[in-house]
Amino acid sequence: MHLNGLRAVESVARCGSLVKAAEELGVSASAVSQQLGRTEAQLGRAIFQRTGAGLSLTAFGAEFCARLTSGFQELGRAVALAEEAATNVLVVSVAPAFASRFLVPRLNRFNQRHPEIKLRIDASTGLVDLDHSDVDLAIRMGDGTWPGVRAELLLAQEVFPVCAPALAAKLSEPADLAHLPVIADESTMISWERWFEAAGLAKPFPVQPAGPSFTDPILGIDAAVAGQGVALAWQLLSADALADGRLVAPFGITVASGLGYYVVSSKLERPGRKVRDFSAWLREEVAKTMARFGTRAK
Amino acid sequence: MHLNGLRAVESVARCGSLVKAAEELGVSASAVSQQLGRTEAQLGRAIFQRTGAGLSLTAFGAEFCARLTSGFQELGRAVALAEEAATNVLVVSVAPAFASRFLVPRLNRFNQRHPEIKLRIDASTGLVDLDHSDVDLAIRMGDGTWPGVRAELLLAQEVFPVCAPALAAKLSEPADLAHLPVIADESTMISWERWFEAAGLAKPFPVQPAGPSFTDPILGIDAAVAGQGVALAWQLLSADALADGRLVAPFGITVASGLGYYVVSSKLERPGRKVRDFSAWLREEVAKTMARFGTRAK
DNA sequence: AGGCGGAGTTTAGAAAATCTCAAGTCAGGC
DNA sequence: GCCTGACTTGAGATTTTCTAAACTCCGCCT
Repeated sequence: MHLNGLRAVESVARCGSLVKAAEELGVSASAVSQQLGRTEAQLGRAIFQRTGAGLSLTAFGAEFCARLTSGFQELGRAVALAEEAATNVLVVSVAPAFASRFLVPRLNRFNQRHPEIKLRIDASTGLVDLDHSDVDLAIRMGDGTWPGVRAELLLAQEVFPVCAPALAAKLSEPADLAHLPVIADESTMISWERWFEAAGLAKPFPVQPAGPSFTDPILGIDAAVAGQGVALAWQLLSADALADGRLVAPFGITVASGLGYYVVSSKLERPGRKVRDFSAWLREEVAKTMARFGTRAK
Repeated sequence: MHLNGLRAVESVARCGSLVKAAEELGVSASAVSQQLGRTEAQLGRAIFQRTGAGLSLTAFGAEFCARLTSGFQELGRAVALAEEAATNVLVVSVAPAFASRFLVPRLNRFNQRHPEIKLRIDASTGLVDLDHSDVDLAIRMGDGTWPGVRAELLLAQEVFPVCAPALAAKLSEPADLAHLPVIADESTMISWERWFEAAGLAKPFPVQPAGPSFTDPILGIDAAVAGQGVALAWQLLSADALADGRLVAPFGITVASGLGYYVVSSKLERPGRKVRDFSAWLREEVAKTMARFGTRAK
């Protein structure tokens, strides 16, 4: 079916005249006339009556066009939705751990500041292709050397041991870690080795007994909160637990992991206002969190 | 907006794959891919995710396409309606008088015989342009010499005086008409003159007192039924009134008017089955009516 | 490893649809 | 009777859209 022909018919029916419809469609009256003719021929039925002084709908045409109008309105709504979404919906891709432990608890403040921006959090472990998806922004951990994207450092990742307050009583110096379960995080490139080194401990530090290990950073921190051992925590993911006392950070020795949280966006297009607004807010939240966290943890 | 692009998007979303959609649309996969790209660019938002092994809808795309599907379904229904109408609806244009006095009382028999054909009676006094309207068939009175149309004689028009039974008692021979009101029909080319001539009356026959005159043949016959005078009746329009005795036709002298009822259709296209069915039925009804009428009126 | 095949994309050229402009028709109004 | 407004028609130009073929990417199979 001739969609453009149908649109021409609909427009003429609604505008009441070929000339007005041509104006609405932004083409010449001749073009519209030809569209009409073709559509009627294809349909095998007259839609308009030629009355010498203008066009008028046939009885059949009136019913037909009523449906056309309804159909095109629906399409119009779909496109309007898309356009509204393109300007007012911000899709952010983040790792589930970051979403649940940092982003989500702070979202209500973002909504208060930017009520016009509807946020969609796409929490997935995979790395989305920013150029070929509807994701506007991603927050990712890494070394910032991803190819083909714009990556801006949000926070340099530092790590440090954390544990439940009850467990902390048994720790007065780093070497005491040898007597407590140490929780390992298999999923990241950050290992205890570097922290042992920064704390001035012997190179192959004997961790006995070996604690549990997890593939998700959240689980490691949860285990620490539950008193199952000492975990190597990341600042942002453990900030809230440290703030309300569920965790404590003994020793005060932190070590840079060499990695960081990055705000990642497509290189192909300049970031829109909504992306810039979100980035700015996010940086503020990180700064606020780090300020509070600094006084408690260091 | 790119209607064809939207259709491509909708089809891909529904079919789940570019290749299947291309098949549905009857074009190459390449064409569909380009449509998708153009539409997404125009919308400024990704609708599909490129997952290496195929396309999948983004969260936004799913909502968008749901609306598209609904819109296109509405358009599809409109077109389906049109196509059904093109095959099963028969639009007949007739004069109001003929419609009310002959056609409508007999329509139930047509519906019984052809329940699949939906009849639309367009009762208008103007002559419709069969080539440029949705009228399939017209029934018109005249001399059959209309240009550019196919006109088939349905019945040669004959005229004769009619009046209410009470009035008929005062009429034993044509000359008695001089003493009764004679009803004139201004709208037709048929005048009393020819009947007076056929009845063998003097050329300028003195009609005294002059009866009422009307511009619609129905009104003349109605006036005759009401006993207001003698009208010059047409066979088909007065047939039912003669059949049930509301009118009688004194003298039995009829005269050919030189005009006739014609079934008129467009010359441009061969009449479809529905047109032929209706024509055949109409001829039968006319024949039946004339047979009955003949026994009573002549 | 390496080759194969499915799925989607890209490119360039070809084909088709659509547009514009100009001329033509037709009816109603001054 | 001529003019004007509204639509149609026709021819050529333009734009869009399509096809075909090469290309990329990824998973799968040997």
